[in-house]
Amino acid sequence: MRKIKIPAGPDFSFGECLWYLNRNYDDCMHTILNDSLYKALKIDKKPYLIKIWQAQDQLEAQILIGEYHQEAVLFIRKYVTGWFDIDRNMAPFYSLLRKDSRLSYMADAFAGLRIVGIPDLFEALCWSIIGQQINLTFAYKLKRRLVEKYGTHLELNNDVFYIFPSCETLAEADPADLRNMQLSTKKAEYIIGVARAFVAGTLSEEILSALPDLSSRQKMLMSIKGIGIWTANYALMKSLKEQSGVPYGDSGLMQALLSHNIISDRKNMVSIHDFFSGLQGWESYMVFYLWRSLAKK
DNA sequence: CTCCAGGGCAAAT
DNA sequence: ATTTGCCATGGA
Repeated sequence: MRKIKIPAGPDFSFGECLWYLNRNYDDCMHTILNDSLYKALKIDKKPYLIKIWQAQDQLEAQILIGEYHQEAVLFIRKYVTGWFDIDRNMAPFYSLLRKDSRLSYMADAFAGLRIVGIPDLFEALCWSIIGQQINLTFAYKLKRRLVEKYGTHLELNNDVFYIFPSCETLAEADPADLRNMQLSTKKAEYIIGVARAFVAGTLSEEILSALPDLSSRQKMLMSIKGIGIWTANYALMKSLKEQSGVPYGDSGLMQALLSHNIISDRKNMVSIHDFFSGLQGWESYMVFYLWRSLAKK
């Protein structure tokens, strides 16, 4: 089986990214075994299973299930590069971190960590809705139930690799079934509503990325029930690699800002804005690194 | 037991 | 125009 080479520049650590993916939650959307990452996904509507690992200064990938051809190779290279934001030049960010004594440790402790994305916009939106206002352990449990019932999967050597449900499937889902999975009535409505917007073609990655700026993208997303400013920014950061969206009000972010002595009061928006105004273009990275700092060891 | 988690909506001030 | 109540559940 041929290997697919994925070049990675300086300040990239696959290990840090894997650590993040594997931190302490049960995420059914990927599998990590022996420092290799396994991911099931669709390429041109056909299911693929790929394996990704680090080989010296680059990544390598292999198609374990699915037909090897040039289009698939290009897709995978682009997919992985986007997933781990590999092409980002991190030097300016580390230079910003090092200017702040409260944050400089991150440039070493988390060196090479990139924003680990959720490449598919629909999945990113569903996940951010699921994650609203509940603990992450429970959120991952809900996602697993949703994916096991409505998603598809591949099997290899007794392992199961899930693919997130399509918008078509979730658009037709019975709200009562989602409720039985212990999603709240509202979250069930929101997810089905988002799925229907995708099916209807009123929302898509193409439509969103064609908009001129962040605020117009936020507005378009927030016109959908269940998507507020937090969800919009989170999904834009994870799927479209938006660099300046700060999920204001995020409880984890607030906790990290407090513990780093950057703010002294959760509702003091002025001090939060002041902090991020010195990080223009790197707001999303700052948020991601602050989230990273919350994880234990 | 209470409080609050990587929020948002609708009703009530 | 802001504030409050509510949702669902599990862990602290």
